[in-house]
Amino acid sequence: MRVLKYAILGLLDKGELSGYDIANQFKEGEIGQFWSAKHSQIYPELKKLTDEGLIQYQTVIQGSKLEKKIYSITPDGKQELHEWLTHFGPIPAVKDEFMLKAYFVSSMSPNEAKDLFRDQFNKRKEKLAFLEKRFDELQKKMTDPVARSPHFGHYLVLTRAMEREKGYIAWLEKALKWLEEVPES
Amino acid sequence: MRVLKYAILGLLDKGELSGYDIANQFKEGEIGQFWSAKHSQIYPELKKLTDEGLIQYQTVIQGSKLEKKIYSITPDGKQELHEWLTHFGPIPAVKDEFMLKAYFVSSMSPNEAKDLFRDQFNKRKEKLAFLEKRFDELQKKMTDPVARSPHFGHYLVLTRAMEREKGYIAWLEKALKWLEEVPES
DNA sequence: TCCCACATGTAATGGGTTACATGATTGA
DNA sequence: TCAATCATGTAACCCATTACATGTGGGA
Repeated sequence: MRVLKYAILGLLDKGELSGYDIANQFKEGEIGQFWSAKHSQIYPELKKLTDEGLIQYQTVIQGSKLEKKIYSITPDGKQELHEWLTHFGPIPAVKDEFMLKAYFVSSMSPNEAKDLFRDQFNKRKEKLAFLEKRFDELQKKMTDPVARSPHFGHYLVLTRAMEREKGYIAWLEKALKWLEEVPES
Repeated sequence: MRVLKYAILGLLDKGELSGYDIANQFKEGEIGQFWSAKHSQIYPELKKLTDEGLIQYQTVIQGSKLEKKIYSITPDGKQELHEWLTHFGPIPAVKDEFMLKAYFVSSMSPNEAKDLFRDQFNKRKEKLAFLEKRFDELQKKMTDPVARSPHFGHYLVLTRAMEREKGYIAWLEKALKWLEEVPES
């Protein structure tokens, strides 16, 4: 599927970036909750996309020697991005290691299961708190008609990420309640 | 992380299975919503786990010639499974191609975005209906103290899968509402 | 001066999918 | 007899992570 290709095209369609910048977008940036890649995957991909004529770069000197490549998207790149964006794909099978453990709950003792679920609950709560802090900051920057804001994309992924965590947390609470019904506490 | 290893150990801890059976569990079975693997990955892994002494098999003749390997978990296998189950791991970064497209919403026209979101909405609704049918069947087989049922693991993953889809659907509805606020319909 | 962030690349390895390959069994 | 399912394996390839490798810039 070469999704990284489209992730890079999409980022560059928002503005010019270096490979280092792209790596940071995935690491700490807005889209990090739903896609990421290490620099060791990004640099070869940038080279490939350049060879394919979908992006281009200009070398910029930082300070006195350090060379930096600033990439931008080409018309061909925009077209391929657009084709991917408007193509309807199937719902992919998402893997979740914690749910695999949950499925094997009967291979644990009730107390072990409770500990495992409580740990997951705490971690999800923490993550939600982090996302909510981000969301507060974002809301300050946004005015009313959400979909017209230049931050609409960020708004979409942040609201989705928060609700994903909320749903997980609500389910974990229910699961813990079911587990409490069994004694051996 | 070798998660497939533990997925196989966990399945075999529930009962003896052939490689073919394991492939089917992932394809159509109860855990398919949260983990899967193709037979081309399963057979080499079974061999490896056998070499490591974590599982064993007996050959059974099906019909008159067809050989089938029935695998079971060993005490060493049970111990490794238990260590994995009770170990607290970090929340992994889950990738979601649709959310990547959502982040790039400003690279689409409002109408294209609406079409994309409506398609996702329909597909998620369909998937939820499928899961709910499964859930109805499961509930018939279950009696009250949920956590004591031999189907508790199945119950956990099904309820989680349903709520995951419900959460996605609710967010898609909101996103579509935001998109409707922009004209060009 | 020393550390951290900036900046770019390659190599080795692991996990996973698609394709290649073969054969038996069962029921319509 | 024909098709679908049962049953097991290997090979080639792709995607992704970890580790290896190097050097500059800026601020304390």
